[in-house]
Formats: sequence, structure tokens, C-alpha cells
Amino acid sequence: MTQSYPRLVRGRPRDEEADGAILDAALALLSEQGYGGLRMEAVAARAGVAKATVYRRWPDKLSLAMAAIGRIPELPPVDTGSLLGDLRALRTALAALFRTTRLAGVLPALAAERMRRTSAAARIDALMQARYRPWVAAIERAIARGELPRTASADARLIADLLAGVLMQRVFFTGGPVDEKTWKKVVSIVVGGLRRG
Amino acid sequence: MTQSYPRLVRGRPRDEEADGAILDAALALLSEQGYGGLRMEAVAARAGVAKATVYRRWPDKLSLAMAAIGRIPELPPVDTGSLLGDLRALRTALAALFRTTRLAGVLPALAAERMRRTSAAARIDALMQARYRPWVAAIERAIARGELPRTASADARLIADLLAGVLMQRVFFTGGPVDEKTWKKVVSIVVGGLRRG
Amino acid sequence: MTQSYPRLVRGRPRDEEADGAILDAALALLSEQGYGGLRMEAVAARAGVAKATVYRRWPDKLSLAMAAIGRIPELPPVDTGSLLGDLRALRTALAALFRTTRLAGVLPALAAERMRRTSAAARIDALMQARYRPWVAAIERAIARGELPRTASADARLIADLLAGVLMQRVFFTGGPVDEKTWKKVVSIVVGGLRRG
Amino acid sequence: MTQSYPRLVRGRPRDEEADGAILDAALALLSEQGYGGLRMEAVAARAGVAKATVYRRWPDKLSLAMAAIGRIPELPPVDTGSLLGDLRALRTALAALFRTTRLAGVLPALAAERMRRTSAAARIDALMQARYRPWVAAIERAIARGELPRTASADARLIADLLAGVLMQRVFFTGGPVDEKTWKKVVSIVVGGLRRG
DNA sequence: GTCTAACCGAGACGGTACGTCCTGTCTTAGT
DNA sequence: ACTAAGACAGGACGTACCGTCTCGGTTAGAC
Repeated sequence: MTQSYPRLVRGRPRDEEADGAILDAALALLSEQGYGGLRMEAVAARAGVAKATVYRRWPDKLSLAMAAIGRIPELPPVDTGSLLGDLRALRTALAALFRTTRLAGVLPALAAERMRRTSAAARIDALMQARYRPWVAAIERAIARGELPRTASADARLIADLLAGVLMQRVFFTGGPVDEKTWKKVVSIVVGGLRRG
Repeated sequence: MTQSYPRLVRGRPRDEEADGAILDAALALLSEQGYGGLRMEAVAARAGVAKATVYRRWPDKLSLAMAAIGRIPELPPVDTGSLLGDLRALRTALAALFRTTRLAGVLPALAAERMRRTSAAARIDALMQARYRPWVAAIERAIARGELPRTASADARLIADLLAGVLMQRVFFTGGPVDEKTWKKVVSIVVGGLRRG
Repeated sequence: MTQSYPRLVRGRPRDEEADGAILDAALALLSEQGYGGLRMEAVAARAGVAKATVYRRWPDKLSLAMAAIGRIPELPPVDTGSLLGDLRALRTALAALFRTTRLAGVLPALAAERMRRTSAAARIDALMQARYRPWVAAIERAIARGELPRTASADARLIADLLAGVLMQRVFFTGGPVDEKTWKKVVSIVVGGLRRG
Repeated sequence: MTQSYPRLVRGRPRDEEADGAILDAALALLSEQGYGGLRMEAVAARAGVAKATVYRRWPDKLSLAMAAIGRIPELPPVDTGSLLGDLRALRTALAALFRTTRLAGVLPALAAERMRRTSAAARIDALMQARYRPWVAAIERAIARGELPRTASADARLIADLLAGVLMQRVFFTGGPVDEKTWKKVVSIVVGGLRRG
């Protein structure tokens, strides 16, 4: 599918490897120091690249940070065949992602930027929604399978926000537990509420 | 109950008005610029105070920011006599708080600091839990009144996180609507699920 | 001659010991750190005194420094009976003073202040002239004794400046030696020139 | 004679004009405020340069001050053909330098630093000796011409210190006059003493 | 086989904020 | 009226980082 067009531009082509090195460096530093501690000079040094090479590719720190976050794998596609199985798998996958990638350290920083800079909000929203898509998909599959009432179909995103939201709330704000047992209660309440409604 | 002890400290006492002026300045800047844009020099200038006077009271930016956030009023005590009334009132009060105070701009920044600095986590947790207390209280009152099953009493905090969490999720991460109509659905799902369980 | 009047002023009398403690502290710090490194807070701390107590006695740093320098002993009265003996003794005494008291570290700092602040010049001049008086006195005695021609009497201060000046020049500016042998040459040139003239 | 080598250093070259602007600013402030009143921020502002640009070139205030003093012209080469002519010219030139450049305000400050910081002494000595070289040269020429006895040749520097020293002594310490008439007496004493010796 | 344009590393640039330090003044309670 | 203690406004310190710019040099397609 990919095809090699003759380059229209002249001059020395960009070093394609640099992109990866820069993003890896940025992500590592973002994970270690948070957004506020992310230093462009440190990114360049760690990537073995000049600072201008970073700025040539991303115009500022936020853009770089967002691109770096894009390197964090999304939740793996989950489809166990049942709503309860999917939700269990999603929580486990999210916990694993938070444990192995420091995504958890980066998301609130991104949210903070989002609240602060209107110009950044749209871009960040797109990134966030992509990451929450597996949750919505699981709800929609459950409706299609008849596990949830058809009336819930308009509210798939709301239900996803309700489920994912309680995890975020605890991880980022109240620090409460997000273990398997707690999760079962949440699922029971929400799914029960939906079926009853 | 309060009693006037002789001052044990010597030397010129701190200017008590300065505390308020500094916190007001910090809060204003926090609201306008966010945590990342909070400048100690700007705080001092706006408060009409020397920079050293700020640092004498709060050792760093995070401490100052947290103290400033302490000036934002908490959710007003809500007790309408019914769970649904309380929850409606809480959402309205929170929306008003976010609309009038830029608390919304500050919370994710605080969460970001919390994820980044272990030493900050405990202090921030305390502040956060105080702010979420009205939610827990409303749930506990509902259980006491018999509106929610007695079996839910162990999970009051989880339920509060579930309800508040979906609001936070939408405000900070997915940008979805948090209006009255949406809220009714959320309350219906969660309360329905609890009663059924 | 001194007489004890009843104190006319009311209130607590000044702690007379504090003067000495402050000046000693100032002199010690002046010697260790130079005028530029003299810190009023350090003086107060070292003297075991509050800062205000220092400022009550001396209005600013320069005044304090000058008063502290006043504690350095002047050249001892020298009168060996001959010009050559006096000059030898004066050089030895000055060298000892520079070796034991760090006066040498303080004089150029004072000279620098003198060049900078017109208001300080007169006070500093008075202090300096007092310190150079033994040189003038030795010249005047030599004239009285007939060791130097009577025509030199108008120039006693110039001659003193010539003799002391070469020592200052070497100590402060060119770093050349100021030993006994060098001094003999200087004395021989100057005294020879005066007798010949 | 000058030759153009390829630049060995990489990166953007330093702005050569900035050097001059910084030194001029430093010298102006040094003249107006003295060494103690020299402010790095004021230097940068006056030079129209960022503070870091100053620190990139000179690591501290003393280095900058010394470099700035290097901009003050040295005594012009003096060679009138006779010792008395040279000495008259040197005094006149030095007086002019002190009158037009505030070198006089800076030298004692430098001497004070020299006494305070061993590490600074060698550098300052070199600067000072360069400035006193014309005096030594005049003495050496006089010896070569036979105006002074050949036996004085070992003491050229001492004689220079004696002559320049009395001027320094009066300008910096005792405040006595350094006019033409006074100078004639000094020259007469010193030259007379040397010829007689 | 040049020419030219965009790239590259390196590092200086103006600007801004940091957190610390010091001066000289002021404000307490206590002697 | 003094004392110790220490807070105050103001302002400089030297460091660090941002995003831009300017070098000499490299690497490609266009001529």
C-alpha cells in the first residue's frame, strides 16, 4: 500500500531515525520528571540530537509531549465475548499500562495544559478520546449482544466515562484502591443500574 | 474556646494581612495562568510584598499553590433531605464552583504534581479528600435514611468516587457534557444499581 | 578630670560592652573578608547582639568599618634619637602591623570608598592622616636635630609621603619586596637627595 | 602577518560586538559607582545584552572589572630625551588619565580585591605592572643615557615605585597635592639622591 | 560535476524566573 | 530608652531553561 513517490523537496532529507529517538527521549523524561520537568535540552541531549532538530519537528513543548504520549501503546483491543469479561480485561490492561508506562504520570499534566490553554484543548481532546475508545466499544458490543438494554445505546460514551471515570478519580485524585474486588462492585452497580433502568 | 496565650515567639510578628494578600494573588494567577504559569515573582508583585516574604511563609510553589487552593470555598454543606435532592444540589454547586473560581484549572495541575512527587502525594490527598467529603456525607445520609441499602455503607467512598468521578472525567479528560440531563442519567444508573444490588 | 554626672536621659542605658564586642567582630570580619565581604548581620551575630543595636551606634557600614579600623593600634611612638634609626623602626613597626592585623587588607578598601563617595572622603582623610603622623613627626624631629636641612621643614609631609608611599605602592599595587635591604636603599636615596638639595 | 585559521570551535560564534559593549558598560558603571557599586545586571542592561551573555564571557565581577580596566588607555609612550622631561611628562599624563577616565576610582578597588583574594593577586599584579612599565622604562633610559649612575640599574623598579608611589599615596591615601611644583621637589630629591649615592 | 536547498550538531542569543542573600528599617515583647 | 529577635521592602546575585538564531558542514535532487 505504501508507495515511494519521488521527493518533491530538495535538500538533505530529514533523518527519520531522529524522530523515534527524540520521542523516546521525551517520553522517558516525561515519565521521570513529569510535564513540568520536561526539558527540551535534555530531550535533545538524550536523543543525541541538536535542539534545533527537535524544534524543526515539533514547534513547542506541548506538541512534543503529545507526540511522545502517542508512543505509549493504547489499550489492547479487548473482546472476550461478554461485557463482564471485557470490563475485567480493560481494567487489568489499564492497570498494566499505568504500571509499566507512566502514562498515569503524564495524563493529569496533559489535562492541566488542556485546562490552561484553549488552543491546546482540541488536540488533547482528540488524543484522549482515542484512548478511551476501547471502553466505548465494549459498551457498544454489549448492547449489540443484548447484554445491555437497547435504550442505553445513546449513552455508550456516558457509561464509558462512568466506568473509566471512577478509575481515574481514584488514581489521580483520591488515591483510593482500584483493585479487582473494588472493580467488581463498580461493574455490578453500573451494569445493574443499566439493566434495571 | 479560643484563648489568648502570650506570644511565645520573639521578634517582629509576621504581617497577617500579607498572608491573605499573597494567597489571593497566588489564587488569581493560578486561575489565570494555571499551575505551570504561576510565577513567584508575580505573586509577590501582585500582593505588594517582597519575594522573601512569600518564601518565608511557603517554602515552594506547590505549598503556596495548595494553600491558595485552600482559599477556594469548599462545596457548601448540602442537605436537602433526599439523596436525589442532595446529588442534584452537589452537581449544581460543583458546576458553580468550577464556573466562578477556576478550581477546575487547578485540580489537574495538582494531580500532576501528586503523580510526580511522592513527597507531595500525602498532602495533596488530604486536601482532595476534604473537598470530596460532601459527596461521601450525602451517600452516608442516604443510607441512614434507608434510601440506599445498608449493605452499601462500606462503599460510601466508592460510590462518591463513582458519582464525582464521572464529572471529573468529563471536565478534565474527555470534555463531554455535564449538564442536568446527563446527571439525571448517571444518578439513575448508580442509584438504581445500588438498590437492585 | 572625668566626672560622673547624673544621667539626664531616661530609659535603659546603652550596654557599653556592646560597643567593644561589635567593633571587635567587625574588625575580625573585615580582616577575614575585606570591606566588600563585611556583613552587618554577621557582625551582629558574632558580637552576640541584635542588628538594630549595631545600627543604633553606627549609621551604616562605612562608619562601622572606620570605627573598627580605629581599633587597630597605630604605629607605636618611635624616637630612637636618629633619623635613620627612626625610619628603620617605622618600617619594622609597619611591617609588624601589616603582618599581625590585616590592616593591609582594609586600607585599600577604605581608599576605594574614599574615591567613590565624596561624603566619606573627609572622614577617611582624617583617619589616614592620623596613621601617617609618626612619619611626619620623625621627619620634623630630624630637621630639628639638624639631620636634615632646615629648608626641608616645609616639606615634612611630602617627605613622609615619599617614604611611606613606596611601601604602600609595593604592598598594595606592584607587590615588590619591602624588606630591610630595599628600605636601606630608599632611605639612602631620599635622605641623600634632601641633604644634597 | 595576521592569518586566517579555520575556526576550530563549532556552534554559533560569539557576537564580537557584545564584548565591546559589555566592557564599555562595565567601565562606565565602574567609573560612576566604583567596584562595589558595579552591578552585573546593570552592565547587561546598559550593554543591551542578556545577563547570561556577560557570564558566558567573564565568570565573575572581578574578571569583568579587570577586562574593563584593560580598556582604559595606558600611559602614552613618553620619550622626551631627558629624564626630567620624561618624569614631567609622565606625571602630566597620569594626572590627565586620572582626570579623564576614573582609573583613580578603580585602582584602589582592585588593590582591595588583590589583598582579599589570593587567587586574584597574580592576575592583578600583571595588570598593574603593565601600567607601571613606562615609569621603569624612563628610569632605564636615563641610566642608558648616563643621567643616572650605572649602579642604579638594579633598582630601576624601586626608583619607579618611589616616584609613582608618592603620587599614589597622595591620590589614594593622604589626599595631598600632586601638582607640578610638588612634583619638581620630588624629582629633585630622588634624582639628587641617586646622583649623590 | 557543480549548484542549491534543506538538513545536521553545536552553541550563543535575549528574555525571564528561579530561590538565596544582604541592607537598612521597622515592630514586637521585654529589661 | 534601651534590648534581642526577626519580619519587612527592595534589589542583586549566579543559574537554568525557553525558543530563536547563526555558524560550518553534510546530503540529496536539479541542472
